[in-house]
Amino acid sequence: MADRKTRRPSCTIDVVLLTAVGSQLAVLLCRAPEGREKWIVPWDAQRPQETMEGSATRIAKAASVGEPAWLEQVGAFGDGKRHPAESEISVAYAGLVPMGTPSPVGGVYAWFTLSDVPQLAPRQRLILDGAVTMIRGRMDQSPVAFRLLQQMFTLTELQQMYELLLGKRLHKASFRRALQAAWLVEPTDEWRSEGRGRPAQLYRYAPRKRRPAQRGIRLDLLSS
Amino acid sequence: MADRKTRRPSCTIDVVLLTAVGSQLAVLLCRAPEGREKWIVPWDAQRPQETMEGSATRIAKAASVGEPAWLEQVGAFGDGKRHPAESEISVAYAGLVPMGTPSPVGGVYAWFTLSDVPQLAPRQRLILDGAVTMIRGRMDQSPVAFRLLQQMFTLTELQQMYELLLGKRLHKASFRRALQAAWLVEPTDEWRSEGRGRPAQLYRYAPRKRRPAQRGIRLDLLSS
DNA sequence: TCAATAGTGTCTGTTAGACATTATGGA
DNA sequence: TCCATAATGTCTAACAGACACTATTGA
Repeated sequence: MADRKTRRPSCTIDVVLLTAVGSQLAVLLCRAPEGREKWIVPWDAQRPQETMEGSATRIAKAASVGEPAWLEQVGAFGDGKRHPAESEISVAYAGLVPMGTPSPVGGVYAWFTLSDVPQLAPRQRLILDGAVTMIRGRMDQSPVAFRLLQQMFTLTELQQMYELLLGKRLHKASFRRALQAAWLVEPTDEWRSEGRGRPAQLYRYAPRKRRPAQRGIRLDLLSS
Repeated sequence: MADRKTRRPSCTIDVVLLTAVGSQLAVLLCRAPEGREKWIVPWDAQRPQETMEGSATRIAKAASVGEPAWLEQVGAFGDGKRHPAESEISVAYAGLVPMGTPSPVGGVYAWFTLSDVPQLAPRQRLILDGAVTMIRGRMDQSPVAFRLLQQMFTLTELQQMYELLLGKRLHKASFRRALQAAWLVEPTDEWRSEGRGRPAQLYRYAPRKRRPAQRGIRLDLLSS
């Protein structure tokens, strides 16, 4: 947001950084130095010689949560909805940050769980909702759940992440069977003991090429 | 593309109109009056007081194929890739036109099957690929197949459309069972006789609310 | 009549979900 | 020891895919 004092940009890049906090998704917001709302989704104008994804990466890094583990464009937003930059349109990106990443210091940035998000400019509210919808919808095409976890994780943590994203409980044995069939993870020889109970083996994300065989067409999900 | 003579726009709206021709997808291109490529994806600058989707609808109508039966944003494209308008970015939309819609006359617009698409400006090539990928990926969330068919269709036509979009053969009995379970279509009392063979009953798209029950998580599709 | 296509019934191998059981640590 | 959690084996109902069959038209 370094260009806020320069002329009004025609297009901004807005970055919705998401992580998991407890059993909820959380978004990184930035304290607004001016304007009607107190918090904003981080944004900036695109710089010369910079790709849009490059801008998004830079904005994410400036939020001092490091480079996001995953980044993808959500789309273009505008249509007269108000934005902190008063730009005509905004190109929104969604980024994932592994849970447990140290919170940014200084109080300029802060994580808000989705149920606690303060009022935002209308366009940024749409952008946030669009980013969350996209993340939830991309789960079965991209390793979204894995990008929200640390590099090593227990299968219970992975299942809880899927439950968080899907918004429903999953069956443990079925989940693990599906995981085995999909060749997505490999066990490490480390274990983690969490309070009482048997320690859990740690796994890492290691997708393998598979036969493209799969059963069925799923028309179920279609009626929306 | 009425604004081509005005100042270079910072942002264009590009519209990828798709239909089915035989057993292939086809895209509507416009003859280019100038520039390196002979054909372009229809585009124009956004007009004042117009939403982006409004612009896309207008551009589609100008291509004289009527209002598309379905329209959705693909995303923003730019990143220095060349575009007929030399604009910084383009917001791309994908639209579906029912197959059998009379071809636009005059020779300015023409349908090209995906395997016969001529050379396009690099950004427009990316836009086209992105639109096709999005359509194929949205099949199970939007009634994409139905928007490519006339309002009334036979189940064989519907199955062929799914096969076209999925790029693989489907099993007839299973397809119909899945269709019945999904409550997506309802029979009309009309029949259509096509050459020899028993006439087929015509159906229409009529989604019904269903129980949210469905089996399984499909991690299969995940390994990319 | 034959050929061609529409539409349906039945069987079978696979698998999601349920349940039970074992394994292994902490209190 | 008891309890809590991890991990796995077994059973069953549901379903995808295969096959066969009937139905109905045109040639």
